[in-house]
Amino acid sequence: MTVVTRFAPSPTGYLHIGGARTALFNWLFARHHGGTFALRIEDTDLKRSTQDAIDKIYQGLEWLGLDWDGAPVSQSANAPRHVEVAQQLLADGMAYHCYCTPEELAEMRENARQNGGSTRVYDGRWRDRGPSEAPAGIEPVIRIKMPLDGETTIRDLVQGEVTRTNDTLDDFIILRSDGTPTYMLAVVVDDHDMGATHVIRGDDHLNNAFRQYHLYKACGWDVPEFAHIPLIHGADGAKLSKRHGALGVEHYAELGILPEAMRNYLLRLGWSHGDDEEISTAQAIEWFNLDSVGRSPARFDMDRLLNLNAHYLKEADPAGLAAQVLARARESADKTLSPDAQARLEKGMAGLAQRANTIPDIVDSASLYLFDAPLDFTDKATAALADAEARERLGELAEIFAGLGAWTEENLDAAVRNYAESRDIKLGQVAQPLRAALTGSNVSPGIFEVLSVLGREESLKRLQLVTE
RNA sequence: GUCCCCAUCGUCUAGAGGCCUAGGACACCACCCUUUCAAGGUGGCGACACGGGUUCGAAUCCCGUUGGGGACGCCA
Repeated sequence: MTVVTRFAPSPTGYLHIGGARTALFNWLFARHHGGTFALRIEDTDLKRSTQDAIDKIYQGLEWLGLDWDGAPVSQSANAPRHVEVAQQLLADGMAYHCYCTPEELAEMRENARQNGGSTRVYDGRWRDRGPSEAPAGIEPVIRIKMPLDGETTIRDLVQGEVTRTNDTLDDFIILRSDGTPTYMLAVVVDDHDMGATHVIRGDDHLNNAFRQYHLYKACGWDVPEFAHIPLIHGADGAKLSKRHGALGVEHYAELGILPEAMRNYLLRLGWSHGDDEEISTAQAIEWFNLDSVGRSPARFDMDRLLNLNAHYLKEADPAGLAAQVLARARESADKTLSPDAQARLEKGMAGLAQRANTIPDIVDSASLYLFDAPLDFTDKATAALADAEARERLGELAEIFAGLGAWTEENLDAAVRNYAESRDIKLGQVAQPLRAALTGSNVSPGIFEVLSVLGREESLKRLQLVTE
């Protein structure tokens, strides 16, 4: 049997972090089994669905690198099919018309609350009434018949066996009075029609699985495998929501998080493979299974994401990073970039990336490469250059640099060390002023690397500006 | 309120009866390395929610308590 999984977000906002993880797990599971991963947009609530939100989902998935198979399915386009199934269920006696008004329903809800708070709200009052009793002027909904007694057991691939007595299940609506299908009907019909073999989704749908189970049965269809994965919680332990600042994945892209870091982070949230932490996507596809998905919810931890991002930043292609840094710098810079910026960035990227958690971190620290002299100086850099003796040494160093042979890190290193030795001072006493002069800061990559990346001409220019 | 789920360091987790004086990672602290800051290395702090069972033996199995979460729409 070929595995078919699906990710079915409702386009009411952006692709949030929880949805992204659900998508990732579905994608990983499908890829692991050589199956297909489908995308379905649950846009049956036309009032809340927007094209903008749909685009955000595509973009988010693309950014994450989760490619779906085939064209995305628009659930609203399947409405006629959903209606057809509802009518068939009606004809088969598995469903019935219900003429209750919203007021009656509200009353029943109130009643259920009073009398023990039962989960079963609708009392089934139209279940056995004939159409002849239908009140005039009321468009009925169609409700599905749930079993009245016994119990239902779902064999969930993550949660194990979960049993619920059927008296907690009420006859839910599958077709609204305006003739449109409800979510409950639409999911079941679409999943069946798409051939979904595994429904991997958030824990919050576990309760729905019981209702959907009986809908499958009523239709005479095979019930897919279910895997309800725990939700992601905020730092306070409650379901991640907007009030936690739960943001769309594009927000993390904006923050300078790498997609591979996000994938790794999301994967390890609720899934594990022994003590492995840094897991490549190829490795994840090879290892992923539902058995190793935990059953308890995990909290979102930005520190961990940042740490993973730092790791992937070090592994990233320097040229690619340089391009991103350059693009961001062009947007935010108030000065014109050096014509040599890109070349310097590519050469010095390893030194920069090693010190950063995010791409914006690099943009900040890269200003020494991005712009030509004259530099902006931090207070600490200015202080380091306040000493006349230090400036004098820089002047001497400049002369040495001017006469240096090949402009390499090794030669630079040797030259500066020799100089310090000849003056009987510590390397730091000359390296720090040198750093200040070259970078405008007291913090930077290794000073010989900086010298090397900057080149002789620019280095001398910067030294001249502080010594004259 | 009713139903369902969950419960190991602050956080993510390893652990599927003896390998556990509970391991790893993030964060934090210290030290080393060192031209700054990082990175890296070493070490430290730090958890089996509680109570009963079952068993020669329980973090692991069972029951209960407590705590947390989710679901109870003509939303998805």
